[in-house]
Amino acid sequence: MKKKRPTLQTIADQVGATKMTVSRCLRDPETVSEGLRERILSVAEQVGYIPNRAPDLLSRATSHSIGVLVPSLTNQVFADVIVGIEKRTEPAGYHLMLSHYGYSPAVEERSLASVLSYNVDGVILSDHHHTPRTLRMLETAGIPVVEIMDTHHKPLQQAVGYDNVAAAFDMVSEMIRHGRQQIIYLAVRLDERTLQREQGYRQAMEQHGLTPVTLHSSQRSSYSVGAALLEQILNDYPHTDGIFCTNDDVAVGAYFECQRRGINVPGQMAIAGFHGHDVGQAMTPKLASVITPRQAIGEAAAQALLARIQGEAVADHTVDLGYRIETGATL
Amino acid sequence: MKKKRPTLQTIADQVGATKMTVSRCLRDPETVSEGLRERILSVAEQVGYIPNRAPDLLSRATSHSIGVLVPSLTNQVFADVIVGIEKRTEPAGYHLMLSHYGYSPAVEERSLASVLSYNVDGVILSDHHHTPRTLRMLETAGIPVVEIMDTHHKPLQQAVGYDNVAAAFDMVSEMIRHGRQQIIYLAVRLDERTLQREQGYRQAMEQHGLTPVTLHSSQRSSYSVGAALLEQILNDYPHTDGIFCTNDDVAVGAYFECQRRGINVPGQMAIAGFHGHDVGQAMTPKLASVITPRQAIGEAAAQALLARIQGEAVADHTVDLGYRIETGATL
DNA sequence: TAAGCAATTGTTACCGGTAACAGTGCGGTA
DNA sequence: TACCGCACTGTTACCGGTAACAATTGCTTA
Repeated sequence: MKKKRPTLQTIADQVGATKMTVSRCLRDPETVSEGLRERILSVAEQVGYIPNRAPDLLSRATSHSIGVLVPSLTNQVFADVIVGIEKRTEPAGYHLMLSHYGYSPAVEERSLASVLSYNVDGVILSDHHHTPRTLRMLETAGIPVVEIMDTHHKPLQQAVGYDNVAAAFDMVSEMIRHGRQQIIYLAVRLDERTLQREQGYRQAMEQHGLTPVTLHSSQRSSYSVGAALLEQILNDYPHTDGIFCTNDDVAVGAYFECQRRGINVPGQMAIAGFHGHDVGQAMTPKLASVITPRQAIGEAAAQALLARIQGEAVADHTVDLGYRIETGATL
Repeated sequence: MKKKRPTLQTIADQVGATKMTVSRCLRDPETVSEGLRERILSVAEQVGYIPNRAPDLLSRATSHSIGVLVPSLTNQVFADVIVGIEKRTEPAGYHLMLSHYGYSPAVEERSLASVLSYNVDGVILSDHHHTPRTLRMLETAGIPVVEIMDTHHKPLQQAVGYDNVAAAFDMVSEMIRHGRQQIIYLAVRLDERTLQREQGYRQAMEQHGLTPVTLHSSQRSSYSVGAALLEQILNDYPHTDGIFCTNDDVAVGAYFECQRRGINVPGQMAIAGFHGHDVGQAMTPKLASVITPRQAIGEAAAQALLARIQGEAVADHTVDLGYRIETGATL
């Protein structure tokens, strides 16, 4: 009924050779006599032969693919990281198996199992908190692992990122230097990075004898959450003169709300975000933000992973790519 | 040296059974006697057995994975589509093999070959223009294909999306209804959808006896491109009273530039975007935009693909999920 | 002229699950 | 007692490419 997808044997039958010869011809044409080579290549073209990685995957347990687990694909931060990863893997002939786990370690575990079942040659992880089973799977899989985004923990094998605690500390210190006293931290979704930034925020505040206050929203980050949190601040903490937001979405949302209410930024209210996304950097006033090297992180992580897949010894266990404080015009 | 990842045989050896029995036990524990079952499951747990899809992939040429080709991962439109796709595939136990091709048919061809080499069970494509080799590969692969985003072309097998021409026509008509006469279309990167929207724009303009003008930027879409194009308009077409942007990034960027220059929106300049992204909908004034059902498209596409993978006959060849005109406060 | 060698092609086995089929052992029934 | 059937477990073969080795051919060289 439905005709099968052509294999090497299909081609071999048509040219009167064995699949071994065809295999050789497609991989290294020089090793096959000219006449045969031409016939093989033309038949291959004609039947529309598509390479098949399955046997490779089975016999050598190598897939030429790497697994990438990110908490969210709609989060622009990770979209940028992925672009960076691909920039390195694509030229090397490696394919990405992407999975996202919605910030949940349990889902991460499932995603990892799924990715490993395809015999990926290496894995890039985006969080540092893993379930015991996740750790066990990584161990038995025996493949290189690189963790990204955070350099504050001891990595499983290797980490590439920046220091969230230090970045938050620096940004809040900068706000204080600009004369702000009542700075509130706006947190959404309690993932690791949000908590680390809070830690940096607290350190900076306490160092200057100021009282840290954190406002949470359990919702996922969005402009409207930023607006809602700002409203809450105006009601509950009317003396606030600055907000440090866990990301730019919240910061921009809060800024929009200030605009609507005629609150002068930065005159009455300083606003700082995190990651330096396009919106914040394109609007006027330009948003103060911590500029993180997302794409560079992806590139460095992929490069390190590929090196280890290819058996190179790797010296540095943690690569810190730093960050930059953009003071913009909202401090 | 490096110990191998455990297989069914590893477990079988330890409990004194054959791998066949272990295989059965893991898939359907009821079919194995209680004592053996307990031992197998405990050993499997202890050695950290990870399922291996490679043999399946080889012997049944099925991978329980589907290929998804999108032009860009950083484009929020496709991020949303992917979320929709996964909403359906994840519960069905299918894994996504994502690839992006940067709006280039040649890269799409390479990406497709790569994805097909992993024996994906179906493919979701995001564009309608394919290279001849791409078409051939799809044919010889013999797997279900669903094309998304556009319903204006005849699909290879099946399409899910909305009508870009009609959407653009409706939005521009709405702008004209609001009294705009000198409306310019702002296009970036000449992909299919940009061109289709231009077509709808032209139709609306011509129907009202107005002269269509398109401004291109070859750069990839961004806020700053929107700002730059607005500047160009002010210089070259000073009587312009409205702009229809091929997406919200450009529209918001243009809005920011208006703000900077003290141009009243919509008083002096009406602005409309496309896709209804968060920024535009969160800011004040709310951006006029065509709200497209991205996530629903992903879901419907995945559902249709899975149905066909599972051998169901599919009646409708094109599913149009429509769009909504949000007039916002910038017309 | 026979050994020797390079160039080319063929043969076999393997990777790890599982379908299909083949035992094996036990209890129940005629 | 003999036969049947059920519950459980084992055996074999297969998927498609390729490493490792074997075989064949034709030509050169001592």
